[in-house]
Amino acid sequence: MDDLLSGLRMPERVAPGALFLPGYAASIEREALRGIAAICALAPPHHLLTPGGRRLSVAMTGCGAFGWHSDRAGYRYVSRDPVSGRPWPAMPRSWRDLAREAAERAGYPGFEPQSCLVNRYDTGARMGLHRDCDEDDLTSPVVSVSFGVTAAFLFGGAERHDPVRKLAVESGDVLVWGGPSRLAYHGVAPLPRRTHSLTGPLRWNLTFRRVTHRQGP
DNA sequence: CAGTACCA
DNA sequence: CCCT
Repeated sequence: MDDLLSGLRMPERVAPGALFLPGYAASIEREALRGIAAICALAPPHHLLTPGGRRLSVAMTGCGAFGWHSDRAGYRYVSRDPVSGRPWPAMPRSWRDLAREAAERAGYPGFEPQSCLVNRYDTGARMGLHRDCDEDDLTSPVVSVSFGVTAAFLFGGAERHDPVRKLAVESGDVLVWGGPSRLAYHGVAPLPRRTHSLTGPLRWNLTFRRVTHRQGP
C-alpha cells in the first residue's frame, strides 16, 4: 500500500539521458555513512562562498583527486583542500565502484570519477537551480547519491525556465544524468525538518564527476 | 540564490 | 543575459 502512496520506487527515466535508481545504494548505506564521517574528520564540511560573497546553505567537503571549491575568485575544482592545504581524502573504492555501476546501468559504461563532492544538508538547506558546467569532461555523467532525510530533488531541462520535475530522493537513492541531460538544470528544495534513524536531521549527498578528460591526472 | 555579467 |  505504501507503494501506491509514495510511488512505485522503480528505476525511471526522468529525462533523456537521466535515470533515477531508487535504493541503488541502500546496501552500502551504513558503510557510506562511516566513510562520510571519516572524510569529514580529515576535511570538515564548511559553507563555501559564491563569487558574489554569499554563503551557501549546504556545507561541503569532498574526496578524490579533485574537490569543488568556490570563493570570491570563482568556481573551480582544486586538487587540495584550501582549508588544510592537504590533498583531499581518498575516494573509497566501494563508492567509486557504486558510481561506476550506476553510471553503467544508466548507459554510461566506463565511468571513472575523479571527484566526489560530499554535501551536508541541515534542516532548511537547499541548492538553487543550477547546472554542472565547470568540468572539462562533459561526456561523463554526474552520479548523485542520497543518504539520510528524504529531500525533493528538482530536475529541469537545458533552459532555466524549462519545466522542473520533483523527485523524492530517499536514503540510498541514486540519480544519474549525462548525454543529452548532462547540462540539465537541477537543484534541491529546502530540506524539511525530519529525522532519519542513521543521520538524525541531516541529509548527505555524494556527487561523483569526472573533471578532466581521460589523459588528465 | 552554483552563469559573475551585455557599457545599454 | 538568466534575476537567485
